[in-house]
Amino acid sequence: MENPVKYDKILDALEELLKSQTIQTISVSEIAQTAGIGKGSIYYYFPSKESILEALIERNYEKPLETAKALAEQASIPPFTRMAMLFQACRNSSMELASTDSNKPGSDTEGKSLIHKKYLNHLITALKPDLTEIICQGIANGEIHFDHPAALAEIVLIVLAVKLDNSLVPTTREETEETILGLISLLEKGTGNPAGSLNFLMSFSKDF
Amino acid sequence: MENPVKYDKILDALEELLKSQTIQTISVSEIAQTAGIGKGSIYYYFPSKESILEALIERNYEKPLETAKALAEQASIPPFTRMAMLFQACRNSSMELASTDSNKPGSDTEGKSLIHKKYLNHLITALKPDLTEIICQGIANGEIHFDHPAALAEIVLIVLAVKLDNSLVPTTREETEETILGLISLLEKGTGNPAGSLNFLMSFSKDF
DNA sequence: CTATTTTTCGACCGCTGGTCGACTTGTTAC
DNA sequence: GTAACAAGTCGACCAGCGGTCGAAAAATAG
Repeated sequence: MENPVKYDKILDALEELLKSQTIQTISVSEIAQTAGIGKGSIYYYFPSKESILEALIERNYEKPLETAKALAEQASIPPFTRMAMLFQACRNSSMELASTDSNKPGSDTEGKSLIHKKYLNHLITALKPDLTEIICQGIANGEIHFDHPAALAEIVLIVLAVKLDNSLVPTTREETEETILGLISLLEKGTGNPAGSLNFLMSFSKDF
Repeated sequence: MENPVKYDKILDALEELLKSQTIQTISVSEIAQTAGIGKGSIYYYFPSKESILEALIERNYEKPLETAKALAEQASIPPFTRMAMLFQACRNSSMELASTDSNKPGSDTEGKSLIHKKYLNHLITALKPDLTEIICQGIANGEIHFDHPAALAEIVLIVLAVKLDNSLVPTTREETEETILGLISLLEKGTGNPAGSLNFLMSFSKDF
């Protein structure tokens, strides 16, 4: 049976608590209390504390990304437009769980590294096939000149994912912008496109 | 005073235990027992369990990287040679602590993500200034044509670090080779170098 | 030697993630 | 109705955790 209402209540509770704490400092009793249920019931729905976190990550990352991918998969739309849609999807789904705002310096060292790793991993593996396909379409159209579409997709995704999640390699907004600018320039020169044609990638770092 | 022998014994003990366990499953008592000292003494040398791990990471990653950097800093050597030396340094210092061999599937989910994150972070921030300087030298020499040396350095380091640490985005050896090949091709076209001139980067994926 | 500081140690503390059996609630059968 | 059984709830309880502490031991000083 497994009442889905309580199941989601537990996830909601953890999500709420994660806004001001790390997974290490949150106890199962605290989750239970916040969810308004007994601690024992937690283990009726989840086998372990970590599994709660994994379910929450699933709920917050997997689903929005899937729907965004569906949008980007419509082959009728031109490649660069689809690419922009895909990137916007990353942007929207990115890191609302693992935001590092207002934490004491050094306090999150271990706390959210699992979330960040899972996110990075998921983002890249989930979007690589789609971006590859988009690039292949661009190659077929003659808009992109490059011999390694899958590699290009992965490179772009890796750099974007790492820079989006700026806890992995923390930098200032200016540095992030400079890196994205460099990536754009590298891509333009590498794929035989005129300078400025890939500027839509810049939309990322705008509100960073 | 802080007897450095005991200090290192503790680090040795943790290093030994990490070969068959994750940081979560290792208890401070276990470290003390393995090191052959009392548990209380641990806290005479380290303020917390996490700080032991950090010191171990420091000992294994920071030092070899520093010496390698010193090598690469000799400005008399031509840029591409220095670049190769720098990359070989990454290769050597990479991931001996966080190797994922022979672990039960799914068992390392949380265990080593902190080590991986710290390594990625450290590798990129430590080497970026050096690689940037090398690229600038290449630009001055006319061997590299690119407008964003720092960005280029960061992009290359991010992609290499993520692919070297293949736990972040696990891929097969073939996929890794393909991605590196694509990066080389992108760099050659992006920096105005003939195809094949950057093949020394390939030495990375050889024994992967 | 004594006096003082540095180092070692394990009992101890609050608390953790997780277990367990008692308990309540819901469902079905008659 | 109610008896029987399953599904769901719960908090006391457990072993073990990271970390503290003061007493003891070892080293150093005068």
